[in-house]
Amino acid sequence: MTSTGTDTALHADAARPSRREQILRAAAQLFAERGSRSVGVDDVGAAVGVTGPAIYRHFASKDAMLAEMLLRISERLLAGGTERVAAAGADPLAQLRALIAFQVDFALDNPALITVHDRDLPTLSDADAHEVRRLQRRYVEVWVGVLTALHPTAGVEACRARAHAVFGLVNSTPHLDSRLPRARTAGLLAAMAEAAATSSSQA
Amino acid sequence: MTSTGTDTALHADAARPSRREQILRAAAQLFAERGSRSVGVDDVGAAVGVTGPAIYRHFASKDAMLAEMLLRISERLLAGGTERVAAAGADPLAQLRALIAFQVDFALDNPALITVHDRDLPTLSDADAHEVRRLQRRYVEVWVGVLTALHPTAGVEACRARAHAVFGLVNSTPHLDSRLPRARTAGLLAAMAEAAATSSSQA
DNA sequence: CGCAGATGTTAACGACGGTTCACGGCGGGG
DNA sequence: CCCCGCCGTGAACCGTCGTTAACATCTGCG
Repeated sequence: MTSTGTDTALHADAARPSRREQILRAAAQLFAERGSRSVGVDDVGAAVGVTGPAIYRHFASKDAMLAEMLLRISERLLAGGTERVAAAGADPLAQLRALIAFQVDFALDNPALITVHDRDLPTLSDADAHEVRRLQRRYVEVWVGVLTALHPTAGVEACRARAHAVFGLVNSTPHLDSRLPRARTAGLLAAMAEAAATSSSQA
Repeated sequence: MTSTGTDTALHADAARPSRREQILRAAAQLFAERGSRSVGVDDVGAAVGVTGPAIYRHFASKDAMLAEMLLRISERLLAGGTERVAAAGADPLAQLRALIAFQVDFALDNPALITVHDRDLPTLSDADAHEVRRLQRRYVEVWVGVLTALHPTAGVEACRARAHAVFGLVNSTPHLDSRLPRARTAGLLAAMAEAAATSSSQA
């Protein structure tokens, strides 16, 4: 919520909130709708009112744009998740609820980022893809830690699968026609996620 | 399970199981790994041991390949779902379990198809995309019908959201490192999906 | 035997799109 | 005032890739 919350990245220009951020936002929207490979540089430019090549005043390449986008998402998730768990005290169920609330909020606020996050990862360079996966893995492990506490008899692998399944559930937000009020959707997703995460280990 | 189960489609050549199917299978795998736009015709050809242009002896275009792939998936899901519900009798909970078992089996057997199914829909032609969405919608409505019976007080919109969330949960299979035995994963996903689908309506 | 059709191959075409280049306006500090 | 870094433009370059064309090969059948 603080003004420093926005500049997650390794880029020192906190004093350029405007054009660069504008481009990233517009690109995220377009990438989510049609896939990064189907969106031209000209399209992104047009979405912010400039021509295609103008993009290169702000980003080294189209790939660099995507890379920064995905890295930011992964960093925000990891940081937010870690923070929420720490703030939730020692009760595993409270920690789980905090994680779920966080992920639900993020997914409802940024459906486009959710979509791009797991659709366009393969198009990244090997180095960038590796870094994004590293961050994702660490975020997953935060969940696995909490889930392991809740399911002491279950193996780590089962908890990891559970975590991915809950992600899939919550990250279904891009598929929802948002005709019902946000609060209702949030409540529904949170309830379903908690039920899924705490369901008994055997069918 | 029967031999007729494979030819879901409107194509009369049931007598050509080999090369054409081979290409579709290989393409699905490649598309899932790297996205259809990032996969060249030459790549698909190489995957089945021929050169790129040879593809055009079997498909009118690369887009037609993708279209047929997505249409088949949607048709299989709709047909299978409808059939399972009909076979499950009148009990809504039994119907739900049948649907979940079906979706879990499909998602575990065809993770690549699951990935392509919701990632490459935007790259289809408008006409094909429309048809695929129409089939998807009908499949969703099968679920919505069952869920509405289970949650009589909840609105249709809420049930639709619930359906999408369950899809997201079950369709997380592409993200699972399959280190644990398939039966365990299937049981886990089914249990989570049922818990999520039947969770109380309010948080 | 030799035509026909199905299946492949290599070479070439043509379009699309990311990137670069050369240039122009705009604003602030010496 | 004038110079310079920032930001933008239009034109051109060039690699990639879907697609087509022209030319073999093999099989089966009359």
